[in-house]
Amino acid sequence: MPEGHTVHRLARTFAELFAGQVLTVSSPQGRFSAGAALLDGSRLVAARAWGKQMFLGFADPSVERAAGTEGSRADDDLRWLRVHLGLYGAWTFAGDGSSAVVHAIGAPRKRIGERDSVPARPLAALATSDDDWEPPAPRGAVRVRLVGEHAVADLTGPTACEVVSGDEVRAVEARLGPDPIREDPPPAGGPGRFVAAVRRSRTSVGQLLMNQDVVAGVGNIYRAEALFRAGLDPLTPGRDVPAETLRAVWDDLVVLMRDGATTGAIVTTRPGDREPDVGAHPGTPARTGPGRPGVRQNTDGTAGSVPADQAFYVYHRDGLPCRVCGTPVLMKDLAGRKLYWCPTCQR
DNA sequence: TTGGAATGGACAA
DNA sequence: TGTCCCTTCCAAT
Repeated sequence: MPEGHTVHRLARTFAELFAGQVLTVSSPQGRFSAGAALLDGSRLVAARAWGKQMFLGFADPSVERAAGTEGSRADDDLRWLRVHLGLYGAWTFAGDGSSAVVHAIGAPRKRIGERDSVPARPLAALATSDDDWEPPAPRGAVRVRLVGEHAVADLTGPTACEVVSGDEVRAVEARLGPDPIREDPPPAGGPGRFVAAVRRSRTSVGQLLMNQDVVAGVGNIYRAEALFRAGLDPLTPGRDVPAETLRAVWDDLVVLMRDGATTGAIVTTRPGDREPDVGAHPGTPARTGPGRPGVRQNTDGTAGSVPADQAFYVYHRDGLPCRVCGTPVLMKDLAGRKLYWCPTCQR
């Protein structure tokens, strides 16, 4: 999936495209018809993320009339759409060209009509003016479609998609560990909670980093890359990792993940550790040859200039030489997910 | 045409 | 720990 940086980026995109607008909500696929009916015709007033969970807050029209004012809405006055993309969920956006909408955010695959270079104003050519813009027909199994004044958002393949109350939103958030991207760490303290949670467990630190109750938003790429950058053996029991090392991992995650949320792509390699001219000369094979397809990144096509095959130290690089020491990168299954690490740099 | 694989997690045992 | 679910894409038939 879409790790936490993607979900935060999504929440920002929803705020930019739809905040304050009355939305038409439907379920072209039909599996979310009841939930869509609850939200249809209400106003989007909040969009936020915690880890990999996204919450869109809708003002109930009747409550809105009773309250009378635009401001001072408590979470409990809203109906919330909770979405978790899971492994292959994705949002696809299209607009009338009045804003440079992000084309697709979610699972790392090509989306409807996506090209290698995404036009700055997707689908603008389809509209002759803002007034007669019509959303394109949904493609594929679209669970939810949100239509606003100038844009449409389609959701496919989510693990979770449901309408919940403010109470339920708080319950989900309370269960999650601290999120390195959030500027408002929970009262218990972000880094402190993370360090304590790891150090009271015998489970391997590699497994703990993927536990959303320990730290929210980290997925398989950030797990592998953060451990490499810390020089930490993923199989070390949590309780054996020095607190200062964990604090450094946290600080690194803050930088990496906030950068990812801004650019839309995960890049963890330092410039000096990349190969400057791979593929630049005819006959020079790219690192991602036949049988090793390139890792597609979540991106709107404009983020960063680092090629996908230069973005990581160890993720998806098993068998290739470590960028730092040349030792072949290892891979093994750990609790059902693939773990990548360099046995020389990480010990 | 088919069948793994994919940046995830809920649930049962 | 294992099984199942959600959907799409691309390499291998």
